[in-house]
Amino acid sequence: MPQTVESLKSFHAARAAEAKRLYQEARDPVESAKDWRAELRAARQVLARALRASDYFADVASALRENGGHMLALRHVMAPPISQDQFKLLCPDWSKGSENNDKPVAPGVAVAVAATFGAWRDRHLTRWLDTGRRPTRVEMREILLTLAPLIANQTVATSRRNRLAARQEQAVVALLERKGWARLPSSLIDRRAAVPERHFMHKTRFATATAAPQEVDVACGLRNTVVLAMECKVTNDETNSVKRVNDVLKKAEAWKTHWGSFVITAALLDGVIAAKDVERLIDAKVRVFWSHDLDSFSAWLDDQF
DNA sequence: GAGACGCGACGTCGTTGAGA
DNA sequence: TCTCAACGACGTCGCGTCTC
Repeated sequence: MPQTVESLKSFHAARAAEAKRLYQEARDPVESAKDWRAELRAARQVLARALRASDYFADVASALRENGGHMLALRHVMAPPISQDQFKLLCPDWSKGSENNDKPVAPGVAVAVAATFGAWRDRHLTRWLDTGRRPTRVEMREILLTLAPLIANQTVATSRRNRLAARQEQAVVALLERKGWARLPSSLIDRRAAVPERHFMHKTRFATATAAPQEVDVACGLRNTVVLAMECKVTNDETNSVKRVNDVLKKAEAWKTHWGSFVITAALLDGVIAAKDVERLIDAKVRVFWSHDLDSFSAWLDDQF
């Protein structure tokens, strides 16, 4: 690893370029299109199930009493489609847990949700409800073709967020376990020696002096009660790398204030990150590592003992 | 003056820990 | 045990400023 700040910046600029190249190479239009078609199919099924369970939206309360998961479809039938948090503002008794976990909605709440849905549903897309008839084939086709892409767009973005972050963090955990480090259950790190040498915690909380404890992705116990606080960051464009690096700097500052030399903050980076943002990390004395070069992280850890 | 850039504000979703 | 507010992660938008 280079020693001077300038050589370090140059070193990591090359790593950033490599990470960007790998990100671009990994993009595959054929596979992406295949995944998208699968998400669209799944979204159409979500809509179809909600339509059947609710007697084509005529009896939303009954559908929800059976399975709160139908809210995913119902929220997208509203004009405009609405998020879970926004729906809760309209209908405070409803909880998003019932949607996320496919749990039955209590009868009273189901009635309230149905009333909110009735007030906010897209009148054109659900026009059969106004005349008390069943939807025609054309109307069914219209609702599936119109709303499935909206639902699929959300689910694709959500699964991508979770998949990328999980993949990056799991790679670090796997590396540490291969090296014989012992994993500890997550708990608040609020005293020195809370993470013994060659032990680590995944997704745990790390005390700060001023603010509430801040979550750290991986905390590694080094020599002399020093803790390596590793933040894992995936970003897919340079606009966003500004924000992700700001996240790291904010935490690094909070930890440094509280722990001084007993904490080393590190950032494990992946994807598209502007070189200038990597430089900001280096200037703030945050150790920088790369997901495509975990060997460097491994070697750095070995050097600490 | 147009385009690039920087960045704050805000949105969505999943997870978690405190409290009922 | 369950609920839900709080929080973290990531993405997008729009506006002010800068640069050519």
